[in-house]
Amino acid sequence: MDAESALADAPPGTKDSLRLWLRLLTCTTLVEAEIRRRLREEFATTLPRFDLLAALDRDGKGLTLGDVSRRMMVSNGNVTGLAARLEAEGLVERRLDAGDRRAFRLRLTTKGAREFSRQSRAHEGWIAELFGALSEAERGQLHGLLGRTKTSIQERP
Amino acid sequence: MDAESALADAPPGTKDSLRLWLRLLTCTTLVEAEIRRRLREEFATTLPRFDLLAALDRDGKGLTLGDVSRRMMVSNGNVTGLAARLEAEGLVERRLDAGDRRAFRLRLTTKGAREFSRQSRAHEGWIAELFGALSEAERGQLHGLLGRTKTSIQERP
DNA sequence: CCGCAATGCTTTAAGCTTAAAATATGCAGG
DNA sequence: CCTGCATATTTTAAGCTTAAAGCATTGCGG
Repeated sequence: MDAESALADAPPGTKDSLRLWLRLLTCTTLVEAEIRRRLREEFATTLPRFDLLAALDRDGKGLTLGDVSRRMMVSNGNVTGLAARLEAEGLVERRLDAGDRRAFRLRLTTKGAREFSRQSRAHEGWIAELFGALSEAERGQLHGLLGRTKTSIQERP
Repeated sequence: MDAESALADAPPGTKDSLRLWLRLLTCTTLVEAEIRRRLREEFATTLPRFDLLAALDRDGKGLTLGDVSRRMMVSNGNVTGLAARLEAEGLVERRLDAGDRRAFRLRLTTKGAREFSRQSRAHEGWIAELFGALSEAERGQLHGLLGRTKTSIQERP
C-alpha cells in the first residue's frame, strides 16, 4: 500500500489536516527566512541570538539558563553555547545566583540592551510589514484560530 | 528609547502582528517538535530526511538537486549533504541526467519507497491527531487565512 | 565559433541544534 | 548526617543549515 491509498483509508479530516500543516509550515518558513535575512544584513546577527536577547529584555533580575531554555523551547546545551557566544560579544553577562550555586543568572549588559533596542524596533516594523496585507479583523480571526490550534496540539490525551 | 516606548509609536497593527507572529511560530514549533520526536523514536530518522523522501515520492523520473532545494526551501549545499547521507543508507539513488551533464536526478530506491510509505502513513496519522481538536470548518477557515498570510508575505512591493 | 553570463552542484567555514552522558548542587526523609 | 532523587548546567558527538566561493557545463548573442 502506497501513501496515496493509505490516505484513502485514513480517518476523515486527515487530508485537510495535512494541507493545513503544510501551509502553516510554509508561512512560518517564509517569515523566518525573511527575518533571518534582514537580521544578518542589517545587524550582522542571527535569529537565535535575537531571540535570546528578547528573552532577557525586561527581566532586570536575569533569567537562569533553564528559564531561557524553556522560554525559547530549545535544549539546555543549546543555550549554553548561545550564551557563551553572546557573552564573548559583550551583549550578555552571567552572574552567580545568590541562592543556588548550581545556577547562573543571565542578563543583558548595557551594550546588549542598547543593541537589542535597535534590533527590536526594526523587527517590529518587519513583522508589521510582512503581515500588513491582513486586515485587523483577519489578524484577530487568525490569532484566535491559532489559539485553538495550540490547544489542540498541547492538550492531547 | 526602549522597545516598549518604540512600540507605542509604531504604526497601528504592529502589536497585533507581533502577537500573531509569535503564536504562529509557537504552533509550528510545537508540531515540528512532536513530529521530530516521533520520527526519531519510531523510525530512527529525522525531519529533513523525511522531507527529502517526501519530495521524491511520486516523481518516477526523479528530481534534480536544485528541484529538491527549491521545494524544500533550503540551500543547495544542504541538499547535497542530505542526499549523500540518504544515498549511503540506500534509500535514494542518483543518476546522471541524460540531457544535462551538470545535473543529477535523485530518485527513491525500492527500499526508500517502501520505507517512506511506512513513515508517511504514520505521519498522516500524527498530523490528523495534532489538529484533531479543530472542526472541519475551523480547519477550512484557518487554511484560508493562512493563504491570505502567505500572499501578504510573498507579494510585498 | 567565441565569449560570457547563467545554471547545477559541491566545498568550506561557521554556527545552530539535539540527545545523551557527565558533573555539581540542592533537598527531602530516615 | 547520609542516602538518593531531582535540578542546573556543561560536554560530546552527530547531524542540520547557511552564505559564499569555486568548478563544470550550458546556451545565448554576436
